[in-house]
Amino acid sequence: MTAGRTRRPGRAVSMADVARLAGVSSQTVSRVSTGHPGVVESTRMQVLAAMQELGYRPNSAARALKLGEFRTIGVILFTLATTGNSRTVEAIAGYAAQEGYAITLIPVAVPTQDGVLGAFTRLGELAVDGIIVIMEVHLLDAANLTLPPGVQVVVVDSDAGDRYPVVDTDQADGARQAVQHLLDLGHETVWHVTGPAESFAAERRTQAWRRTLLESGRFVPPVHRGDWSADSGYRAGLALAREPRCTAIFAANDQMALGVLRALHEHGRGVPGDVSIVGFDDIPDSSSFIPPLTTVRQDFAEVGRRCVQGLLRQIRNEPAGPGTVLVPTRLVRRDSTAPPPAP
Amino acid sequence: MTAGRTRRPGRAVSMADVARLAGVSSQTVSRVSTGHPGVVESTRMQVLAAMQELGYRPNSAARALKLGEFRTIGVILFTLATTGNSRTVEAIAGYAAQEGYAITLIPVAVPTQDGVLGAFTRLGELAVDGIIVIMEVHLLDAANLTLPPGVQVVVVDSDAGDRYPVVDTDQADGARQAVQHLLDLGHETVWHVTGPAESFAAERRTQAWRRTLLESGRFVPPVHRGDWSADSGYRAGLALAREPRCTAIFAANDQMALGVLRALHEHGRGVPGDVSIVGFDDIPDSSSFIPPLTTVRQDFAEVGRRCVQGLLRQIRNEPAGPGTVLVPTRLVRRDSTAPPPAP
DNA sequence: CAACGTCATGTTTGCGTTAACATCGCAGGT
DNA sequence: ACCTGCGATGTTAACGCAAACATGACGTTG
Repeated sequence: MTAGRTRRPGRAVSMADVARLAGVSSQTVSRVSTGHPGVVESTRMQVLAAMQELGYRPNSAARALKLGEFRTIGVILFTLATTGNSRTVEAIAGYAAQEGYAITLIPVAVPTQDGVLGAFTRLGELAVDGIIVIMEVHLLDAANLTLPPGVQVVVVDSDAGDRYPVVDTDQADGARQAVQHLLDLGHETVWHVTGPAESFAAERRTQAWRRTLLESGRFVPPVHRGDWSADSGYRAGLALAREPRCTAIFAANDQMALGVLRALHEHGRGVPGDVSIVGFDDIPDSSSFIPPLTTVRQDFAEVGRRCVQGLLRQIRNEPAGPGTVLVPTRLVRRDSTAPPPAP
Repeated sequence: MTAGRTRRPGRAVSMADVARLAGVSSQTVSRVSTGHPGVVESTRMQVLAAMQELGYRPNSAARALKLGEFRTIGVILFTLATTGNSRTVEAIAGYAAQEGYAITLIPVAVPTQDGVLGAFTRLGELAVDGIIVIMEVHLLDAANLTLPPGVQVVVVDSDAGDRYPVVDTDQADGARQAVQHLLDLGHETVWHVTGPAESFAAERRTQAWRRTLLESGRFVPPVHRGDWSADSGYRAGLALAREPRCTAIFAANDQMALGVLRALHEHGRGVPGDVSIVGFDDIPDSSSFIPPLTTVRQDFAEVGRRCVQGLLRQIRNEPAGPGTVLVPTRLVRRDSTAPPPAP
């Protein structure tokens, strides 16, 4: 074993070590460390110098134990691979950091009930003051899971608004805007490529799509189901390309819209000349699709901010019962939509 | 204020509470909790029942304090918005979980030296046994940062292999494969859209591109610089589309390739008829580009796995000095490359 | 000039856990 | 019957920190 900078056989530098070197009590070191007042400048400098020399860094486990709070938020999700999730997590981490909270990531490998339960058990033992769940909360219920007492929860992508606070994009209004935009352009009706069945976001977008059509008295075409991936959108697009009545498509996310675009292109159906298409998310790439995609912009940063805000309110025991916060969306018009071709 | 399930005024359930209810000592509760042997089955059941009834969950701060380890890995990065980062982080989280480690995410808002320093200071105070840095480590050096002793580090996207262990995709070989593929198809030379200057990955891809051309005695065209985004690729593509000699392009990532694709399409330059293009990353969407993109596949999962492996080795004080692990890449041939047009 | 207040600093204590050691009871050998 | 040994369980102490309280050295004021 090398002697150099391997971990000391004993423990790391503690306040007592610093105190000894600086010639003060460890309480004074604590005061300097936490920035508490009542330490005269000269003493403070000595302590700081001693900290520097020894390479002291506070032991947050001890601090957490003493204070009874971890200043950490757990985030439980299935995957970071979707744009929405990774951007929401990034926003959560940013706002949490602003508030002095760290983020612990708990990805659930498989979206089964067991998987969720396992992660939650781990989270229960983990050093977190609260949890943000980015998925359909009914997967939790199905495992008849009792949340550990003392741990607060905020949920994204779920309709559990009566039981936990929920923060989410206003899926329904976004979908309505997309469909209405296509109807306003003069299309007879709008076809739809939805997301996976277990996604509540996909479910709500589809519901709003159907309702908007029905309210205008339009024909409701059969739904094509994808799994959020561009490949699944391509497969749906293949079917849609063969549908002569189809002049307008609402894809439940931009990636599936990309696949649809390719399928239409390969079948010689021009966009937006023959077929118009609207996506959902406004991922950065969508403005470089061929053609640039008209889509519904989600404000992931705002979703993240509201999550953290809501959770911290709970952690601090401020009044905020269950309820749902909806973050508005906005239709971004680009070049993938136009009036239908003359018959 | 609701009375229901708000946090108790006192503290959470502790081992002492469980011990009292079960009629045993708290040490026995500890033994049950940690699965240590030497507890007779009947006692174990009683303790388990008491835990259940009180909703006991171990306090990991106390455990960490006692044990001197947090079983947590910190991940410091600029953003989750790039495919590479989010997929690497996801892989890291997965493998870490397998080893019983949690992941704490530390995003650095702005890639300045101050930003990095701030995050690292926070990390120093954070409950982590080791850190994975996903960015160019020289940004750390510039802030003349001394790593806190006792905290182990592994780095991604950096050439600091002489000072810290580095795990990375074999950028150079990937770029070489891309360029060689285009040369093999008969192209005179290969034009290049690079990434941002501060990215070491971009730098290495560009170096390998240049070296491969020079080794074949080809003309080295001027470099077009992007920032990884599709929009920046589009701008580069606009310039490239006006370049009549340009028949082959190597874009440093798939998103910029997407932008180039659109620029070429808008200028009536066919892909791969007139111009061939190769990307880098193999993001899931790239198989749905128009046309599906030939690209260099990175194995992000493997990068994540090696990071965790290397870091845990260090944490456990197993022999593993500084050094670089290169994860191989593979060229994925799709429809965006072909021989150059006849002159 | 004595009593008191104020401010800097020190001492004590306990947060929840687990390692190390102590104890207790019982089975088996003499 | 008595000791031995072992397996199950209990007791003690310490991890590092910060709140609460204690001390002590001043300066101020009636």
